[in-house]
Amino acid sequence: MRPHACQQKATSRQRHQRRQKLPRLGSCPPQCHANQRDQRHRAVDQRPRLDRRQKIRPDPQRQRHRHPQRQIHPRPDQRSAGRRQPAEQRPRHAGAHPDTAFAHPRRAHRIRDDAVGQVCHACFSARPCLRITPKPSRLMVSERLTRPMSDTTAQARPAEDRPSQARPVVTRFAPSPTGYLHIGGARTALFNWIYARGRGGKFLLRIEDTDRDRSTPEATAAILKGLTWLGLDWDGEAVSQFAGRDRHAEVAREMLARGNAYKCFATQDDIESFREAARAEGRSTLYQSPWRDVDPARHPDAPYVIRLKAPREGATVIDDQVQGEVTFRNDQLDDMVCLRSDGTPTYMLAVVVDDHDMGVTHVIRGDDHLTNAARQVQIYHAMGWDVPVFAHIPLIHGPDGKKLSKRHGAVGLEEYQAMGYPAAGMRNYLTRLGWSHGDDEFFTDSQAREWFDLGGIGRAPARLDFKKLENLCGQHIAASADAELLPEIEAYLSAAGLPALTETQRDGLLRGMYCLKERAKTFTDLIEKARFVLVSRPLDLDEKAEKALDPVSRGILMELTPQMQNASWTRNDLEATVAAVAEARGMGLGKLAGPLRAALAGRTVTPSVFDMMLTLGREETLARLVDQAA
RNA sequence: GGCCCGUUCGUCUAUCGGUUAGGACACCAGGUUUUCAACCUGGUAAGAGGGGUUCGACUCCCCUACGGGCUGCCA
Repeated sequence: MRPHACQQKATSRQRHQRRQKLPRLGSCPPQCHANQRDQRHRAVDQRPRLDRRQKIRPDPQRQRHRHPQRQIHPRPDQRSAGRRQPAEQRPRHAGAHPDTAFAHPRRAHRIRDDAVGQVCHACFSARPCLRITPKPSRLMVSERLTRPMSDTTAQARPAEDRPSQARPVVTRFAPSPTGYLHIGGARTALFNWIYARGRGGKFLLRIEDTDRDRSTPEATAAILKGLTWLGLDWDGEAVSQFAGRDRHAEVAREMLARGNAYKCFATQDDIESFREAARAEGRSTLYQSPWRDVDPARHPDAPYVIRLKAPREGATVIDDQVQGEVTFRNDQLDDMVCLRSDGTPTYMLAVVVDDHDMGVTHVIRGDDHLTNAARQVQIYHAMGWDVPVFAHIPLIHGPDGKKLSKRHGAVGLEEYQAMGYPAAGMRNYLTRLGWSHGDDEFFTDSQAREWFDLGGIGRAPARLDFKKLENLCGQHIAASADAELLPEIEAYLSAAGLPALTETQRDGLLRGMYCLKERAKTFTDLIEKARFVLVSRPLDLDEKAEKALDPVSRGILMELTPQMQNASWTRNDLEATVAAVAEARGMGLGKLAGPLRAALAGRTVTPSVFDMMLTLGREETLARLVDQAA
């Protein structure tokens, strides 16, 4: 029996080998960490995984070196604990007494059972801290926190948390058509799409075009085109938010009628001077309208906006699937404008009304909306509507870690198509960016649908890494069926403004696809490598090819040509024929491959010479050889 | 300024109170070879800083630093 990990002092090399080869033993001392970990790993089942190498070249020899842990790694959904648990499974505050009216904003402190009645060691602080003790009657709450849980302390309890209300999932993507489709926006759309599709739900598209000055039909078209390219299909028609403006106004009036909103006659100047004064005095600049409690009988006949009468006491809590429980004190949230003085709705009102009317159950969007979510929840409450499940995902940053902007080059989605990235690779990369499922890196759409969950989304912004994108795209191209690749390549050519394929070129490309796809990371790459089959005689030779075809080489080609004529056009036979000529000349295959490459492609960097011969066919190959033979 | 969010190899991330902190991309070295790739083998490389709680902290708490968001009759 081989010694287990814990019985050796390991070098990093040994560590690696052990991971690869050593069987896991149950005979180690109980305190052996490696053993404990293995027990955990062994407890979970093994799932089939898509392995590129395995798929393309089934070679049992290679399988021997697979990492044992990779195959039995616990899936996130099988983990027993962790911050990644969805809120509905997460114990809100383990051990908390039901009578407890106070909760720590984010997490409960863990305190030993024998610490009952003592000051919290963890935080003695000004923060609300819920003591976790086995004796709830002796719960201690810091004096400063003795703030009654008022009725206005609203909590955004996701509808999904209530088991009785399990509804089919409805997600939406709501871009504003003021420019191209941003790569970050594309990822948001993708998350919504996968989530809905993975749960048999609906994915809706709503164009947020209430800003009439900045919205353009061109931008809308670009967004639809981009989503279509990425393969994100939406249910029903894309709806225009602007079209629903009457309904939005109606809701604003209803809030007015319910006493949850009020008319504010303050002018821009009033607001500005309020803010200036607040700044000067060091007070909060959140606007506090003097019209909040004015009797309607005393309202002037002047333009007004409708503001939400937001609660001023208590707090609003967002139970976010990504960010956790986030608490905003209501005195930090102002009475936002819902209906502008020209009668048009603001974004804040329109999203809520639309999401409600469209039956959206899960709002997955950028975390720049996290604070907005608190304001929006207040509208949901004002109207007595169910609050959707929120998931605020971090934004994507450029390779330098800064916010994405034009200077990062490709920012619009359409640029990625023109650069030759396949949509499947793009989906894979974007899904994996900021979301994880154990160690899985390469996966198919159906795996993504099966695995994707909100709890697997990270909270830190991720950077774009083009190398990894390329790598993943290369794997997807290699794994695709030849026939599926062709239309994608043609779409790429058109997007990149390159000439379309002729019938002959299309046939040739398809014949050579088997070898081209394995070496290309992008379609740009693939087309470049396919050059030999796309061009027709007479070939133009580049400088290096010209050099490779010196008189001696041309002589060899002359000798080779008749031999080739007799070869049966199979790889084995071709190899044998060329090897025989090389041997007769006392040279290696390498020496002969150079001139052959130059003659067949006019370049010195190409696929394998035999692959080229097979792709070109006997007639074309011989013609090209004759062209260059001395 | 106020409020909110974040910080593990260069990058994406795993682990989520006990691991020798794992994987992938990138990088370096070696191998294979018919050029370029691909492929194979090996390697370098990480818990922002400081306190606290704990037998034990990357993991829980606090502070600081840095980054980001919101603070509009923009979305």
